[in-house]
Amino acid sequence: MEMERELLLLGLLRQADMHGYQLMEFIERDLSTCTDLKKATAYALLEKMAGLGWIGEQEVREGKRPPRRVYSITPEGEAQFQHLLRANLSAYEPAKFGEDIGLAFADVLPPAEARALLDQRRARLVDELAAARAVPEHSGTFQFVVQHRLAHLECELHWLDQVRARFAANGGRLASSAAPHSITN
Amino acid sequence: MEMERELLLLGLLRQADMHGYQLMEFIERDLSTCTDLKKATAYALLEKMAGLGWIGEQEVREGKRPPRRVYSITPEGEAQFQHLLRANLSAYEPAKFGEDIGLAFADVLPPAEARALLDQRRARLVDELAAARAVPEHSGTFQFVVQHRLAHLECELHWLDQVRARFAANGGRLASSAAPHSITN
DNA sequence: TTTTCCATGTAACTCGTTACATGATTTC
DNA sequence: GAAATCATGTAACGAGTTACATGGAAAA
Repeated sequence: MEMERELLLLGLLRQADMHGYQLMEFIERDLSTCTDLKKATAYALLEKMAGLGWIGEQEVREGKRPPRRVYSITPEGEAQFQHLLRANLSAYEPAKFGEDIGLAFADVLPPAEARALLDQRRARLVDELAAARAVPEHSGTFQFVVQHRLAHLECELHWLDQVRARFAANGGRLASSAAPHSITN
Repeated sequence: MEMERELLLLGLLRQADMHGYQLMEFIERDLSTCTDLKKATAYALLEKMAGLGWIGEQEVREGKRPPRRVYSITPEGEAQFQHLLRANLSAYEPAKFGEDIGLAFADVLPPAEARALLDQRRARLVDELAAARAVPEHSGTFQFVVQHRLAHLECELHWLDQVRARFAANGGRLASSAAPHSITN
């Protein structure tokens, strides 16, 4: 994930010189859905990239405040950005769904209970969806981030509803599909 | 992610006593798509869970081989499994897409090049999809893992094609949708 | 005046991976 | 007899997080 983070910071610094706090403000406000970069990590990364010569740092002090370190991208940083961007766009890293592990064992629970638990999962998903829909429009290609999230969450909801239907609340046994063998609980 | 891994190991040990190597064989063969547990991690986790009393270990030696540590779930382990299972089923952790960061900056490239890079991404996605379709059927609720992967990958492909269409190879400029403002490159 | 915000950083820690070590056993 | 496989582990490392420290400025 380190490459993505570097790409992100370089990309933002390409648009405007900024100090760490500014960068993190933007990231936490507008990009919290696609990255979970934390302050400590960002500061460390900026320091490292400055050491590598990808970005230059300039101390700016106003009055007696602690000085702010304003970073600006260098030609080497720009080259690196271009490289990281191409690598990122052409790559595809299949996502892992840790929640599926529970699903694999869901048949040890009474179907009604499994169903109730999945209802809770669904409620959370719906919250996420509502939050995603509430995000204001972004400029240019930034909107892809929001749109992807939306498309994905809608897909997830659809799939989850299919799964929930398999644990039908009536009767209390798994619906068709699975061959009728040894599931009695 | 640690909870998922514990859940996974406990769930498998619930079905049958096994030693570490056996567990990892199954996980790598059948569950590589939804978890990336590695051997060293698994051995450490098993040791830890044995220490907590969730699983019991029994040394089994055949001839002069290095002895195998066969684990079996204990009543405390079973309780823990039930707890982890419920927590897992009711939770929803929204996925993060690191690849979207590149997309957010894709407008710095000539559209034709962006398109070409996304074509590579698409090829990889298609490979994943083919692999997912080739997986043989699983028993019971284990098939959910495969089905989720399939649903997700199909959704991804559809979305990626939408994005690719925005970087139309003809002309060489972004297509409609975004308000016509200041995008000249 | 106390709290919150701005702004940067450090130290300890967790989690997980990589790469290696070991040694017997089966396969080519 | 060399190579792959079975089976377990260790040590070093990497990336990232948490929690904290600092200190002035603005807001309540």
